[in-house]
Amino acid sequence: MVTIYDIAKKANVSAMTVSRVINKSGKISDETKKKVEAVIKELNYIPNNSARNLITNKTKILSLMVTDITNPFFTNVARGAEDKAMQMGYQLLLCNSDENVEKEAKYMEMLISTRTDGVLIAPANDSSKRNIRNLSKHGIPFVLIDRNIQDLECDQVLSDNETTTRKLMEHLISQGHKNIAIINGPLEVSTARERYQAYIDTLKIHGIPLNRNLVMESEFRDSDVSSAIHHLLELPESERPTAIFATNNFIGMSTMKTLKKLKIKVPEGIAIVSYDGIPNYTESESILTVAEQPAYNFGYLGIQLLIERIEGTAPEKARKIVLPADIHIRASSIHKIE
Amino acid sequence: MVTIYDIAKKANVSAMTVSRVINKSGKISDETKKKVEAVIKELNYIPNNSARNLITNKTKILSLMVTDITNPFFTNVARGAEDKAMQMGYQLLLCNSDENVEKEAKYMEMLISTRTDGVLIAPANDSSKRNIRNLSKHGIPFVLIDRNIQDLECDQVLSDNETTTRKLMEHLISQGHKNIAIINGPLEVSTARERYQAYIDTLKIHGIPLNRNLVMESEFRDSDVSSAIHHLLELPESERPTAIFATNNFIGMSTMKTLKKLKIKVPEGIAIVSYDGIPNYTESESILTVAEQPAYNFGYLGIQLLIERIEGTAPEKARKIVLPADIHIRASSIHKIE
DNA sequence: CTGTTAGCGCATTCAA
DNA sequence: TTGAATGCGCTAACAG
Repeated sequence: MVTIYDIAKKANVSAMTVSRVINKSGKISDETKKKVEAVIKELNYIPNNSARNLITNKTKILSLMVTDITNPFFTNVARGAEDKAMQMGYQLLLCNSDENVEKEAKYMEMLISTRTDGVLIAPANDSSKRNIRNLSKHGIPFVLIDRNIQDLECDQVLSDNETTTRKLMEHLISQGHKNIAIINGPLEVSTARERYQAYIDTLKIHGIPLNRNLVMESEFRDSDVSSAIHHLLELPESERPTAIFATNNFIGMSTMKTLKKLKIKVPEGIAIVSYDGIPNYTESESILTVAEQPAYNFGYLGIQLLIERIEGTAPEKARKIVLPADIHIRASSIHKIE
Repeated sequence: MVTIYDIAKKANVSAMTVSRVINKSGKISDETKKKVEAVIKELNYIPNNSARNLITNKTKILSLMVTDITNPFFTNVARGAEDKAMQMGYQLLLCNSDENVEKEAKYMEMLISTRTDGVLIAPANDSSKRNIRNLSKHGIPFVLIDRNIQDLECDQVLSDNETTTRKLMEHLISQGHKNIAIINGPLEVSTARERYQAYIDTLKIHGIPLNRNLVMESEFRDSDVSSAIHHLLELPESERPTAIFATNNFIGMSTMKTLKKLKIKVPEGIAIVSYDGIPNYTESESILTVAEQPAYNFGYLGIQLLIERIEGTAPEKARKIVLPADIHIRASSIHKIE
């Protein structure tokens, strides 16, 4: 392995001078600088970050913890995160928690061991708090995206769940729906709680009584909503939902699939609105009404806040960015009923 | 920061003993082992990998270089890679080259600096060879996925482009198509070359003369195929394509969009078959006939080969895994013509 | 502007 | 079974 000493010897300078040239620190004469740079190129020298980290306590490695990169929402988060990280000279480690706090904990240990400079986290659920505290205990900054955690004061990039949910619900209500079911993720996830609360609030505002039979809980990942839907369909005629509000993309997709299997027409039989976009690859295909969140910006801005925190350019007070979603009304919900 | 010396002092042993407990190396009495482990837990000690790397020359960090993580194909590659890496105790760095050799080169430098243990690469194109040689020069093992590089002997996980292309083409031919256009990626990418060659060969086998006017080149990313399609539509009636073979997902999607904009019916006006699946999220939506590659396995197996190479359990000879694709015949190509 | 010394946290080597 | 000395490659602090 080529080291700064090899460079130093060949260039007839000290190792320190080589170090200074590499880091552009201190004053170096143009002459020696050029000489050193020539040797570096000649020997194809690339600094060893491990050695550097040991002294500087900086790895220039950031980490992204998502629940599942194959969720298109998180795919775009990752892309935004990576772009900003690269732009700022950082690399990005990818972690999938699978909504599992234990797996998340294991990752956190590895990240701490790696001495990552900071972590952008979409926490599995409220119990992730312990894992995050562990990070903090080791002096590693973090920023939350998508999901917040109760009683945890920190930088966050979140979605405006209240407004967005209200818009989706009011769209359904404007179509004449009164029996609107919600198929939600687990309530220990903040986004599930907020969307549920906004669901309740919107019904109330519009004088529609809340029917607990229409409130279903599923998973945000590996969601199989068929039992929930069977349950809904077995309700007496007067309670049976004419519309379903799915609180994330996987739930929305699973709902579409299940209704198709049951040969229930969308939107005539049951209308659907869903949170999150699924990529509208070919335009001709999408029929699902969705609230599309600016996923790329979650990652991009999240990394920006994180780097500001790491490099000490952030204000001491925690910052909270709340982003709006784009509502795309499509065929799955366009059908007026009495 | 807590170090092994802090642990050693508190446990009344030497630092070396602590190191041995952590690494499960050498013989340690049960008693001291328990004592040390208790102190480690108490002080919440986590080893510093930078220090460890400096000695062992192992980072337990693997890297994945793809052209764009938002391409669903690579999203699944990443997921497979991450799963296998995690299972084997490695972390995964994510890099997007954007099909750009210079950006790829910059990443390579960072990866070398980080002393990644190995890299799983979908190279931008044949010119990536220089970047890969740079890796090798620094003793970093690598495995190619999806795309190979001419005259580069190394472990690879590739797709059976010949068989798959032939199946797609013969499906079109069986529907009566003779004027079949191909919209391809740049020929400096191996997959583009192989799919083109198989396109030519299949035509030949079936006695259909190759018409150069039906051969279009676009991009695998940011593909705007509208000019290509306009060109195809301006051909005289006798040459005008009745079917299009798109050689990757982005090209396939762009083709669908463009035809829709031009109000050309698929498959009646023009039939389409495409390489790569686009995730069939809601089942009801997909109409595109595709050859779906086992993306997850590209990542999973690629990392497996890579780790075997790193840990010295691989045979010296380069290995080449060729995976088949699943053909999904859908509406976009089901329409017999004269 | 340049060099010397020291030490980051840990594992390898050798000795006990 | 345990410990002491040494050095991985680099930079911070100081000296010149």
